[in-house]
Amino acid sequence: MLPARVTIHDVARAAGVSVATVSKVANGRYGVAQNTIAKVSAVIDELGYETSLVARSLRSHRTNVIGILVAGFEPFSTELLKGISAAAVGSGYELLAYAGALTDEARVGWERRSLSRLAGTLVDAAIIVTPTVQVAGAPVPIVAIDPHTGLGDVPAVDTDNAEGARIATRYLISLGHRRIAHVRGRGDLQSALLREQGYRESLAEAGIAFDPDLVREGAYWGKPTTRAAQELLSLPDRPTAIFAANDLSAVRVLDVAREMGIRVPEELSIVGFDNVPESATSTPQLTTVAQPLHDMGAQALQMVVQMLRRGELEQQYVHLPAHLVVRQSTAPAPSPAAIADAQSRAASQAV
Amino acid sequence: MLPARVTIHDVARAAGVSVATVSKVANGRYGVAQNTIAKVSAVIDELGYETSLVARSLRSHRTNVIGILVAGFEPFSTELLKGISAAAVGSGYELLAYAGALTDEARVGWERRSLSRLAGTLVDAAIIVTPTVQVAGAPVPIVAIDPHTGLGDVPAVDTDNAEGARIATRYLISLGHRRIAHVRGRGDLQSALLREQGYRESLAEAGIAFDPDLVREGAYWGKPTTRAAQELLSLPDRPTAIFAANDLSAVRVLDVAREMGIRVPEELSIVGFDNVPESATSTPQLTTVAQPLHDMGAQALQMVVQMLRRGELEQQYVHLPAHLVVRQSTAPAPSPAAIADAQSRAASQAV
DNA sequence: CTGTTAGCGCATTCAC
DNA sequence: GTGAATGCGCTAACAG
Repeated sequence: MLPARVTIHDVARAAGVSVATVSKVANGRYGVAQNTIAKVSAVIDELGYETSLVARSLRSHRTNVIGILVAGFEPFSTELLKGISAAAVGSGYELLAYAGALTDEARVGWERRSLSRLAGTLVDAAIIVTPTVQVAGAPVPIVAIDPHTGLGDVPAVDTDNAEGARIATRYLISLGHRRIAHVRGRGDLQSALLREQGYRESLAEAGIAFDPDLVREGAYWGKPTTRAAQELLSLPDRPTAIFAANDLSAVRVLDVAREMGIRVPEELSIVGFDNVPESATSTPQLTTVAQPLHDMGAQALQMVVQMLRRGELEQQYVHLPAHLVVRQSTAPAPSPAAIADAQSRAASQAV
Repeated sequence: MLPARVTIHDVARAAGVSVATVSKVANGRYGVAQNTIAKVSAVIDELGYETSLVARSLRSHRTNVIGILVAGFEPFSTELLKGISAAAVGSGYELLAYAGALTDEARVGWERRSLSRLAGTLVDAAIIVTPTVQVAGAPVPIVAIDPHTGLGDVPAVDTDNAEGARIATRYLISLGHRRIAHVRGRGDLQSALLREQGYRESLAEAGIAFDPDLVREGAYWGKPTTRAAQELLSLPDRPTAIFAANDLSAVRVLDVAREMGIRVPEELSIVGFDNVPESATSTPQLTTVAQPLHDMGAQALQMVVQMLRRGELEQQYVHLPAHLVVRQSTAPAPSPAAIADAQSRAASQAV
């Protein structure tokens, strides 16, 4: 049988005082005799009493905990968590991360839902990770990380997505690639648009004509990306490089290439985006555009704490730079002869 | 100014009904007229009302959320989180991860403290990550992952630490190493003891005398590990391989070796433990003993859900196997001649 | 069918 | 210094 939780009443009864007195000593308030304090403290220790976060927050509307609202715990959000956690040490605040999009009904609108459920009661402030809808009018200070709706009226921190994409594409061009495909992210998300835009700009910059056939939607995750990669790699005039909108899809492209017998990076170069630690665990290791995820998390935490302490924020919007991390999934473009050779080999195999 | 949270009262007033009715509609209870449902639902949508997790849990003692109690968000706990999160999709439960050891006073005893604060009200059950104290007598079902106190009376899932250490050490021996050092984990933790034990057993197995001078405490983290590595690598008869108790310390050893100008893996082989994704991002990539962290998380979630549903658990204790992941930080032991040469080079440099 | 009543565990007045 | 009363937002039991 599960033992019941020890409440303030249990402590009061055991110590022979009223619940109000227990509350005072538990919270270090004035107006209690030394003797009483000692007695009650002893009982608290003995019974292992801790105030319930729930009851306390309902009453006092202050908990000293900062909420982090995520859809689920995956490589991207957990990297942010690491940065937030490191920055929170010694801040006096505790952290509560809530995954609110795990059930089917909650897949859309989880941001608002989670916020309503937690804010104003459980958490003093919130950091929302990758919200896909506008979340204005919260009852507590909030900061968004990588808001997918673009800048709204909530303070936010994000990475320069367009510049990151430009860097990736320029790098591929510098390697001699000309047929560079793009597996883009979810079309309804700002970051996906910006990354595609950066890709196009770099192409234009280098005087390479944009070929709509080389852009497919991968929606940032496995299933659609697999399809996109298969289509791209089955093209008669197959691309020699693919810039994927994030690491997750880049790794998928890698898998598809392997299944199709296409060697990376010899026959195909691949660049991802995000630089989650997993991007280094693939074979070959992924070349990718790094978002400073830990820094982004730390920044968000500092902003939220500043709002909590000062009520105001110096800078509403923090835009961090991206940079390229070159690993092993990229190489100089194969020569036209090599391409023709590979194609004919593939064709003969297919027969 | 922050807008106030919209409560059930606001909805009731706006819809012209009692709060009880709103509660019924919001929770889909029977006994409300169609008309009323429609009207109240409309107001709920319009106002964007969501029941407060806090208030609801205080009243009904059931929230449909499972708590995950961690000290902080770092590579180890977040890997577990990923596994738990993936397993929770479609389970009908939401996840709340609480980092309770971020402030200084809470560094010790955070498990019990967090549990008291959340359990019995906020969460229906809890998964505790790496508790360092016994946590019996909780008011809700709990499962421990990697309990550092050894098996108590709480259900748990962990990895075969001793066997993992044996595998790592045997591998180094098979590479020809004879002077194999060990940077052990926190001496008060079960896992550290078991890993050292496995290390010693493999040594004995191969007929290699145990040298107490080759074992130093790294306590699983950076600072002490740096010292331990410096001492080990300054030994007159320096080890040719180091088995570190976890990846974090293994990477530290790598850093120290680099600073001291010792080449890895040519002059020194290093093996870690855990296989957190970060272990693949080091240069060279770390050879390590993999704990199936995602599986462990998923298992723990399933156990907790089973307890919630059935009240009972089939298997109180799940012990998962470890396996070796060979990457680039290990190589055959250098020949005695090579060692002598390197030592003399170093000596002449020091002068 | 709907509203009223009574707590859930706690912190905060305000009397005593 | 201390205790009894009150209410935080909500749901369950009951009364109307």
